[in-house]
Amino acid sequence: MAKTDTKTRILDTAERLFAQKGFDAVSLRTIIASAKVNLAAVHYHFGSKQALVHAVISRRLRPINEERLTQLAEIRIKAGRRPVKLEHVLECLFRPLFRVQANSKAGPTFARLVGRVMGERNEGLHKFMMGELAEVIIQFSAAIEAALPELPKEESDWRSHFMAGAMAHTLCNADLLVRFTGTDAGASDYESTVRRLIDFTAAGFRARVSPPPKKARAKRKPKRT
Amino acid sequence: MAKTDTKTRILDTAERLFAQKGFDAVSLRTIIASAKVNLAAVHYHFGSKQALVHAVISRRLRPINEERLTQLAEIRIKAGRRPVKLEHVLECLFRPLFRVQANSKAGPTFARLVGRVMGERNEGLHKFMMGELAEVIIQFSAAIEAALPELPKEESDWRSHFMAGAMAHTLCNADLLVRFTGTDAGASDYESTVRRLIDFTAAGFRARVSPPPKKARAKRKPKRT
DNA sequence: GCCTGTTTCAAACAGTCGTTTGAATTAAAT
DNA sequence: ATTTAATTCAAACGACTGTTTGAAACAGGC
Repeated sequence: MAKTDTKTRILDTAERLFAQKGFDAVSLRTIIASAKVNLAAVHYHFGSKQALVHAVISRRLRPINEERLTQLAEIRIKAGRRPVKLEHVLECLFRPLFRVQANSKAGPTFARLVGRVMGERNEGLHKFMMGELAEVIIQFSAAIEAALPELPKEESDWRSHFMAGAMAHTLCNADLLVRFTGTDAGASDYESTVRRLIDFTAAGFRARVSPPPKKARAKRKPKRT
Repeated sequence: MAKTDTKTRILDTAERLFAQKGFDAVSLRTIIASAKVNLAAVHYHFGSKQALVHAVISRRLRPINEERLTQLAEIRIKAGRRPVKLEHVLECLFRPLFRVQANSKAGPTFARLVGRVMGERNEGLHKFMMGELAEVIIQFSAAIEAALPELPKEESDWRSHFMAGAMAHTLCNADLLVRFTGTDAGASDYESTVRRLIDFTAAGFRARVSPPPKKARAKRKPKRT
């Protein structure tokens, strides 16, 4: 077969366009024009646009999540009785996702797409994404808490939230910073990005919890001459 | 005047709906139905939907940015010759923005909206936002670098990027975590959020820069029996 | 050959979108 | 009261959306 499968050509094209412009901003007609297939083919193979979106996401996200969980299980075994190291947990979480940025021949496409999902208000899409990520969230939340036994659970949740934001924003706007700082986006520089993200978030997780502010914090303490 | 100005009623309603569903997801007809004004009133007062979006944003963002710059200038003066403290810089950046979440009578609306903008791929909107934030970005980047003279500029840029992501995501999904962790979103609990965000990002900024990974990290060093 | 099931195709459907129009209404000024 | 400008209104415009339809093209088994 000279030309690739219609179904996969739709998936590939949709993935690329969704990553560039967003899910709602890309119409089915834009996709089918770029993929050179018929409009009805989308509904024949996927049923609806929503289903196509889900298919685009889960095609890549599922293997990524499996790898995440596998690697997490590995470092847990390797750690034995000792507590797992936070940086290793974060690496299991970030690396499999950021690596697709380097692997995808079409350039940074899918990873950005995942970053975009977290900002979507689509409700249905959000539910779907949470379903896909459920196990990952459970396992990694537990691992993070195990790595930071001193940190109150409430703080841990908030900081996971911050981490998710930093990660999503980095995925989504990967190009901006790379162009801005002049770092060459060459091939597998995702390594540096992952390292930087781990440095930042690991330190954030380990931050000392500052006490709640006094109702009126002492703006200027009595001058001590 | 019993009923408020048409122009402001459009602005208020659009702000609320945009924050809930996103800019593209909310049609002008949804807005005018909720605001009880005529459809053409939008174009009469603003010219286009794009212009309305800009008006909604800058109405609140402009005072916020002014306050940010004023407060930053203040702590710089107060610091005198000594370097400004990173936490104080971040506080100037976060607090004015997060406070509108508590002030707005319609609940957390605008702040979430700002968070949403950063995830938009709208191009035009992104340009507009960068214009509004230009001075803030310049001043605060400089302040952060001044507070962390040891940190290479490249790392500083990346970590500002992470910070922006954490902030945007927190603004955008403020409700999620509050509901999840059971923290009461009561009135001015934005204080706690700001404190947590400062703790996290300040530590992230101060993180030690770990060395770039060896090309092939020793997966399994020669077994030493 | 014919037949069966899968896949492609052009065309249309019903609906929504942002925007425009021109007349009707209100407010202000003379 | 009359004239002028500012504002509101219902109605329509053209373009685009996701989805459906029914016939055409194709496949492989017999």
